[in-house]
Amino acid sequence: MLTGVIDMTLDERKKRILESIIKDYVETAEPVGSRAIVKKHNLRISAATVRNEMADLEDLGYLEQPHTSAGRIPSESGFRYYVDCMMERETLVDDEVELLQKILKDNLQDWDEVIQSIGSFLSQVTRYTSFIIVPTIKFDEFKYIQLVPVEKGKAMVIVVTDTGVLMHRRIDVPESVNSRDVQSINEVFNRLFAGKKLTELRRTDLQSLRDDLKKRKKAIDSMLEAIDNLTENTGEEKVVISGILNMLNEPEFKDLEKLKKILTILEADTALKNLLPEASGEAVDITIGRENRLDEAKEMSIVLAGYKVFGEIGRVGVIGPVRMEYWKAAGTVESVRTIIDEVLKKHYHG
Amino acid sequence: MLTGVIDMTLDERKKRILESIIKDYVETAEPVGSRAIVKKHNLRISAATVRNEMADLEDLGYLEQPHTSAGRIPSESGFRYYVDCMMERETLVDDEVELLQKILKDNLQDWDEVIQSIGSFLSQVTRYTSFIIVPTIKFDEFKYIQLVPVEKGKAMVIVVTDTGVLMHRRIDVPESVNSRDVQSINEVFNRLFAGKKLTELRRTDLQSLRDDLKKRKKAIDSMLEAIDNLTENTGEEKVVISGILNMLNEPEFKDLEKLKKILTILEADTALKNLLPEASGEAVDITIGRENRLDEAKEMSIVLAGYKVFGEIGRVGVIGPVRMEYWKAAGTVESVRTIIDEVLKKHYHG
DNA sequence: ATTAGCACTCAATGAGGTCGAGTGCTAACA
DNA sequence: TGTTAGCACTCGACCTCATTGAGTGCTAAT
Repeated sequence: MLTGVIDMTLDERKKRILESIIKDYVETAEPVGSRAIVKKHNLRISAATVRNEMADLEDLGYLEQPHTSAGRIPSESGFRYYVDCMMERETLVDDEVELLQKILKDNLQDWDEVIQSIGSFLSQVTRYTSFIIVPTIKFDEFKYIQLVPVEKGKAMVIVVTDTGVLMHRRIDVPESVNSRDVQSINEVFNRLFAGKKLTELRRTDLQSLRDDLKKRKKAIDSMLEAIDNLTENTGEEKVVISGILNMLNEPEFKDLEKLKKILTILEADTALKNLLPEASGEAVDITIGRENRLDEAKEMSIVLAGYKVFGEIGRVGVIGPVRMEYWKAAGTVESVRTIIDEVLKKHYHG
Repeated sequence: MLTGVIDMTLDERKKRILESIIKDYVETAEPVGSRAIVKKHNLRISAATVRNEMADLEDLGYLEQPHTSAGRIPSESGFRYYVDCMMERETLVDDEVELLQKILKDNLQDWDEVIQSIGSFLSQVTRYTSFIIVPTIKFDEFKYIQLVPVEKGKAMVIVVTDTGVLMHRRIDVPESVNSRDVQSINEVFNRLFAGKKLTELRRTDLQSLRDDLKKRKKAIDSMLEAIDNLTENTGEEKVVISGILNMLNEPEFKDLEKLKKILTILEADTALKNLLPEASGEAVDITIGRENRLDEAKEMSIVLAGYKVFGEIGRVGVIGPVRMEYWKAAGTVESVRTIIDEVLKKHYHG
């Protein structure tokens, strides 16, 4: 029976025992027995005492027993309690920080590379599967627009925004359009759009533009369509996943059916985006097992943080089994987020 | 005993039996017994006769027995014989062809999208894992070079080649460089490079260029470095893989260790490129089991064909278990290759 | 050459039996 | 009152052994 009063704060000994069980279980993936604990963590009490405490912890819902004659494993509430009330994050060591910073600096010219590198770094350090959601960068202004003829009847529209994003589309142009036409089209477009807000562009009186350049109507139409297309397409967040293989090492996913569920989620960008909680500012957010929205992910845990790019919030984190090294994962994700923010601020915001 | 003479060409009845065994085995993944065959494919002979023939086929090395009291399964030589001497490719039906063509047309503006779509189409139709290797396009000529200032001290170098490839790099420029400088730099670069072969560029007398524009030396150096960088980086073929999940459905990979091996290969671009045979012109190439170079892929089969882009050869195909529907895979890969070639020719070569 | 018949083989399946880690309870102890 | 030793009990893991049945190879008849 309980002591009558339900105490949210556990006494030190219970905490110590809960922690021991969590550490052992996370390491071995096996139920933990009373004797094993006393030995390994050399607590100065007997196994019988531990058993009593364990019974209490079970009543509180922090532990559970797979079957009568097995040891205890932490319940999801157990992990939750640990994460909320006891855990200390294990941030990256200096070497790792340096390594990451170096990786980033080496790839700074190419934004895609940066993301990839961070992802694979994160998954390597944590040994879980990492994900990075790159937010839609809602650029405000066109910086630069250019039509480049590529071959007969084909051209490429290049748009650069003030946030340094480059987009392109191939379009068809009438073969009659010559290089002088192209040049004047470019001039017109740049004069018209450069520095304009996206929202303004949408209201731009396209009609007048068409009238203005009736002769090259066809080419201009294509170009406008392409630009429209480009600006629409930025609606999609990009998802980068790394270290899926790490999943296979977790004993909880030796069951092919479970594995398939997980991989299915990871393969479908939309499902994953749906699963991940919103990044709420700075904090590292931890979602444990059944706390997850998707049924298919009820046996997974997610550790995630938000980072800022050009005013938008992106998400970065890891996903793994409920039996996760939360201390390491949370610390690493936090460090990585900080470093991303720093690097971005320094190199992309001027 | 054999008939004495070793005949490479099997008689009709043996062929029929071999084929039946292959079809059944591919479908069920279970050893096939003599009775089952007679029934299912209603051959007009008795099980005992089939048994005799099967014994012969085993002596020839085309069948093997997991253990005495099991049925037979095709050996790798068996599959090889079937593929070489008997198989008829099952090409895409019209609906599928149309679907693919539609998918391609919808995504034509973006080369990356095209590749992705083809990959996922291929893996969906075959139910195996598909791969596409996009070759290095060794562009010959610079079409267009542009330096676009993005924010203070930062700019973007954009290069378009005559093959319609767009590349970019972010670079640092001294803050003193103003928009007039940028314009004149652009003019110089375009005058100098446009239409130049890559090889020529490397020999271009950069010294004179520098002298010419001493004042903007810093910016120009950065730009040259970026361009150099870009042209070097094209050394990497791109690898796109799709439908990895299909692997999980194959009973031969229910063993986690095997699965891990395969996924490891698929995750490492270099390993995969190494594994895949060179695409030899037009033909569909089939590699069965131990014919593969990598030890880790001795239980896999690969069906692959080459396609041409701008004179370079790319590779497209599927990878799956030795127990593969070669007829379907080969036919599909062939169809897809043809369609890629057509679409590329029509839309990218002018 | 083909086939029916039959003895033989061997993986798969399931039923007992043993083992041991781990528990819960009770009674003794500080 | 909290802690501990002792002990009976539980139950999954593992081993063994017998049964089953699909499938074979061989032999003798057609």
